[in-house]
Amino acid sequence: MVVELPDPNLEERSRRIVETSIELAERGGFEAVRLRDVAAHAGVALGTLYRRFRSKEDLLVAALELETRAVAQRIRQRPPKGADASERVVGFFLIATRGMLRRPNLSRAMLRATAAGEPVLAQKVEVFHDLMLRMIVSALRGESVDTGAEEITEQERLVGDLLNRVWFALMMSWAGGVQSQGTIAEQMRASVELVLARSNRMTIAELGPTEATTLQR
Amino acid sequence: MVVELPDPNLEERSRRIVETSIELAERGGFEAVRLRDVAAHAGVALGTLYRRFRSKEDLLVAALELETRAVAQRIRQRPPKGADASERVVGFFLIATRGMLRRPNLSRAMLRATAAGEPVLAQKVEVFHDLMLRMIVSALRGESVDTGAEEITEQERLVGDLLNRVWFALMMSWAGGVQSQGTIAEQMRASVELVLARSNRMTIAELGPTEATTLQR
DNA sequence: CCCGGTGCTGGAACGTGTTTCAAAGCGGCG
DNA sequence: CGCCGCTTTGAAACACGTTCCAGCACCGGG
Repeated sequence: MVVELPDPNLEERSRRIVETSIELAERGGFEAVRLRDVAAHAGVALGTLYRRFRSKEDLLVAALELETRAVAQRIRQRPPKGADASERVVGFFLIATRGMLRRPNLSRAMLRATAAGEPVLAQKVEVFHDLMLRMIVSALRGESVDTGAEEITEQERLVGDLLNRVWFALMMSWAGGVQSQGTIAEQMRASVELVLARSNRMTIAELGPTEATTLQR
Repeated sequence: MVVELPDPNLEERSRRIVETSIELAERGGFEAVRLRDVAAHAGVALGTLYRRFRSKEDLLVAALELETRAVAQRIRQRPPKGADASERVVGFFLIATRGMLRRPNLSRAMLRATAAGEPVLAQKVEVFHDLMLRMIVSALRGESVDTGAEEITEQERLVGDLLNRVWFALMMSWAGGVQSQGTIAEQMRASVELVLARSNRMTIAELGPTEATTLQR
C-alpha cells in the first residue's frame, strides 16, 4: 500500500470511486454498477466506498453532479448562440439532450438514481437542478453562466424552473425508451416557444426586477 | 353479458396482489413492499406473483395505474369547477396533488417505481401519463373526462403534456422532501397561468383544429 | 520511542429481489 | 375414469446491496 496524505487522498479516492462508477454505468447501465466491482476497480474496500457514499444511488447522483459540472464548464466556454432568448434556450436544451443521449446507459442509470426518494439524496439532486437552472437562465439572458446566482428574477425562476422540469420529465420518459431524440427536441422547442412567447412580452420590459405578483396570487 | 372468464381467478389474484402491495406501501413505503410478504398476504406463492408481475416496480406501476383510474373516476363524477380553463386546470392539479399527499408512503413508492427505466415498464407508465393528460384536457375544456381520446388538438396536447410533465417532476421533487404542498400548488398555479395566458389567445379561436405548425417549425 | 485515535482493509454475514424446479392441483376431453 | 396440459405451490438457491467487525497502517502527541 502506498502511503499518502490524509486529505488529498480523501478527495482522490472519492473521485476515483465516482469515475469508476461512471465507466461501469456507461458500459452496462444501472445494474452493471455492482458496488463490489466499483470498489475493486477503484482500488478500495467496500467499507471505504460506504464511508463516502450512503448507497448506490448516492454514488450515481454524485456522478450526475460531476457530469453536469462538466457540461456547465463546456457551456461556459461555448454558450449556445442565438438572436433571441428562445433560440438560445432551445439551443441549450439541444446540447444538454445530446449530452445525455451520447451515453444512454450512464444517463439512464443516473436518472434512475434521482428517484430514490431519500431526503438526503434529494438534496443532492436539487444541486443538479440548480446547476441546470443557472444554465437555463444564462441562456435566457444570453450571458455567461457565472454571473450572480441570487440575482435571478422571479420571472426567470418561474420560466427556467418550468422548462427545467419539463426537460427532466422528458428525459425520464426517454430513459424508458418512449421518447426519441427527435421528439424530445420537438417538444422542448414547442415548450420553450410557448412559454417565452408570453414572458417575452412582460419580462424585463414590463416587469423588470419587480415582483411578478400578477402571476403568483 | 355472459360471464366468459378467460380466467376468473386470474384477475382476482392479480387484483389482490396489487391491493396488498398498496396496503404495504401505504404503511411503510417502497422497502416495506417485500415481495414474500405481498405473496403471503395475498395468499399466493412467490412464483405466482412473478408470473403476473415482472418485478417489484412492475407491481407498483400497476398500483399507480389502479389508483389513477380511481382518481379519474372521482374526477368524472365531480369535475373541477371554474369559470375559465385556467381555474379548472389549477383545480384539477390541486385535487391530484392532494390525492398524492394523502398517502405519502404509497405515492413515493409508486413514483420511484416509474423510474426503473425498463422499456416494458415505461410503456405502462405511459398509460398513467395518458390518463393524466386526458384529465387535464377535459379540465381545459370544461368537459367530462370520457369524451374522445383521439380528438385532442395539437395545442391541447402541447399544453396538457407540458403541464403534466411539470407536475410529474414536481411530484418527484416532493417525494424527496424538497417540495411542500404549498410550493407545489404555487408553482402549478404559476405554470398554468403562464402557459394558458398565451394559448388562450390562440387556441380554438385562432388555431382551432388546424395544425399548430407555427409553434413547431 | 511508544500510544491512542482514525480510517482502511478483507472478509463474513444478512436481507431481499429474482430465478428455478419438482411435486401437486385442476379442468377438460377422449 | 384416466390422461393431458395448464398453473400453482413450496422451497431452495443465487445475486447483490448493505452492514458489521477484527486486525492493520498510519498519524500526531506525549
